Amino acid sequence: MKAIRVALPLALEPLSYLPPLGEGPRLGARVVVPFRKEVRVGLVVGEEETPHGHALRHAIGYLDEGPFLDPLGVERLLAAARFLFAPLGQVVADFLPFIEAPLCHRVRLVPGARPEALEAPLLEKLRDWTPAEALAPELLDALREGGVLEERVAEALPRRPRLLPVRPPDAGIGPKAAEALRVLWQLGEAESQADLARRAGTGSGVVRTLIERGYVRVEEVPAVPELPEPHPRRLAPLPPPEPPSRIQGGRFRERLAALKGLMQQGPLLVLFPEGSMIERAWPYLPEALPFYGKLPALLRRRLWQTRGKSVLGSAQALFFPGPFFRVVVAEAASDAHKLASGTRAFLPALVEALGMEPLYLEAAPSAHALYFAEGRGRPLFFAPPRVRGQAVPKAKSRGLLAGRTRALVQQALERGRQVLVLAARKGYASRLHCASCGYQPECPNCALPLRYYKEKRGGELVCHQCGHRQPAPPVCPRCQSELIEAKGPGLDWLAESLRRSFPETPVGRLSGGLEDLPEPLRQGAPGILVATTRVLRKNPLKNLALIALPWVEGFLPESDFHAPERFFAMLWQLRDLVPGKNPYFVLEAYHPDHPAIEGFLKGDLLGFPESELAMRKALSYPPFSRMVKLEVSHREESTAREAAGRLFEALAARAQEGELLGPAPAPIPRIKGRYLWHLIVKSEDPERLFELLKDLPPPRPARLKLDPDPVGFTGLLD
DNA sequence: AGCACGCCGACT
DNA sequence: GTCGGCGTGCTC
Repeated sequence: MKAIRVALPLALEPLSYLPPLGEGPRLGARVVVPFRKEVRVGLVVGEEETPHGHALRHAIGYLDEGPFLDPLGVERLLAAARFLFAPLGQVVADFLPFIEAPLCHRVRLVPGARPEALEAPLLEKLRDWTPAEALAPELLDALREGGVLEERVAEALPRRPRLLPVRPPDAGIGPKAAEALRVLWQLGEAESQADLARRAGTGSGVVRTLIERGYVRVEEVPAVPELPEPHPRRLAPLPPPEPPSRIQGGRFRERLAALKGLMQQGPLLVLFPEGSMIERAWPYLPEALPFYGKLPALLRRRLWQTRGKSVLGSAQALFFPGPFFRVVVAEAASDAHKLASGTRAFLPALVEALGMEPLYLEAAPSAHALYFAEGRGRPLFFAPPRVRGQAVPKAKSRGLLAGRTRALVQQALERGRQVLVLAARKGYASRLHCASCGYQPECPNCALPLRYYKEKRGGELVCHQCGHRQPAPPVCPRCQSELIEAKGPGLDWLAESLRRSFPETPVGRLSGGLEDLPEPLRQGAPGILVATTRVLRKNPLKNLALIALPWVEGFLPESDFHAPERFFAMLWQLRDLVPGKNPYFVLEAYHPDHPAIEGFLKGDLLGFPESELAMRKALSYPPFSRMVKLEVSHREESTAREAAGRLFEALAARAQEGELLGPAPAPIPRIKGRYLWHLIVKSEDPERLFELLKDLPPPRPARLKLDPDPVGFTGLLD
């Protein structure tokens, strides 16, 4: 007898079940299984021979006739779990959360069964098919284990009521009801009582009367969500002479035109870092399907059945059943490709590891694309758009904005144009600092300076890591000095300063979670918008003339070796923010000769990414090697340190020179009350990494977390 | 992951 | 004496 291996969307390896009664294995199908006294939806990822170490339970039923995930998809799922050092279920939870559906689950007793645990009324009821919700889960499970239960499952479709007219108006009803009924006859149907009442301009009581007296019938119909209509925009396809290895440079529309040309040769799977980019691209490519987390899960399951169309998707589309002509990774330098949930991977690296040989589509080349696309065909390279701007050296002692910057802002406003000031931080300031004794308020749970929000209730300190809040002290709590001051200008501080400098001008603010946009700014009137990088997703400025970055280093934290190329890519995306506008840039930096700044201002797209790649080669950083970060954490500092030490010993016994780095306290040594220590395992050969990390002893009592594509770790390397 | 179990310290 | 925090083990 065959058993099936079922991956549930939980951080677990697949579990074994017997196939549903009377069925065989169906690889790739969704299956409903009993799991801890309840039922869950999983994915069949393999089969095996029984007997097994312990008694297996039967799966309850399949949700799909054919495979939900094709055999290639299943194979890639397994490969992904291996690449990510994650349990297979974790990968299912992260990439395929929409396999879980509301269920229509009915049960009845096997004819003739008379289990003693059941009281007479229930026994009687269960002779016929009964909704499973009518029984307590424990009881259901006991009956299931007793072998006296038959079960049927199917995906439940949400239903909505539909109102249909039955009889024409007659003398039996009043004038208002007659009018409402006439409206319904005219419409043919209505969505609900309230809907009909609204359309007929009556109260809903009138409608209820119509139903009660049998003039109107209510029935339930399946409510199927539909894709909203795109508002198509004209875009002439640009057929590339041959499928290129990367499409870079130029304007957003030029890159999309090349994509459209490719789409005419065959369906593409395009993986974007964020939903907002999908929403921006779709109108130009309405022949493709969008597929991302914002769409209802039911709609995603329906779209999943589509074949032969191009897909504009997020990471959730990674396993979309093909075949596709090409797979495309958009904006590989974006940190939004870093998956936030359990698996924590960098999507472009995963796509490469799965052997999908993607085509890269980027405003500015990323080191990653330069490395991986090498030798796969000629790049399609658009001329970079012309860049205007200057770098301004930032003096430590000076104010928030250089005089130069203020003068340029003034000029732009005088010409009736709009200004974007890009803030590196949200809130008022990155920290408070006592000029007298050097004290800085830190989060009590995390080893991090608290962010300062000035506007909130007379000043508030907030931890961006754990959410801790406390009032801001008016004087230094350590030395009582009044010299406690803000450092590291954030969005609110910049806005405050600009409002003082330009009192007549509307100043708006935009960040994740804050949208304060004066109406004139929306209308295109002269004004200033202070924004975080959020503006790349949603830009309200139509009349943009100047982009100022008053603190470039705020975008370049040293612990993150991806930061410079991300910053470089961001500059090019800012350059392309408003179609048809060529804004002037002022870049204020302590190091205005930073190669990313110089390359950008010279209009050189390739030089900086190439130098980044050379630097990574010299340091043997990714993509020239693979690194896995091991994070050991515990509430007690010494316990965490000792556990990290033991883990190091265990690894050192296997590792060779240069393969193991650490242990070192994490760049943020304490988060949410837990002390964190990092180790890095590094190798040019992914198989070697797998060997090193196989069957690691758990560092009890500390917790271990693996990050398959670490970003911040420099502290370990010096 | 989520849940039960068992251990130890803190209090009505 | 019991409540509840946390560490540990298990899920077919």
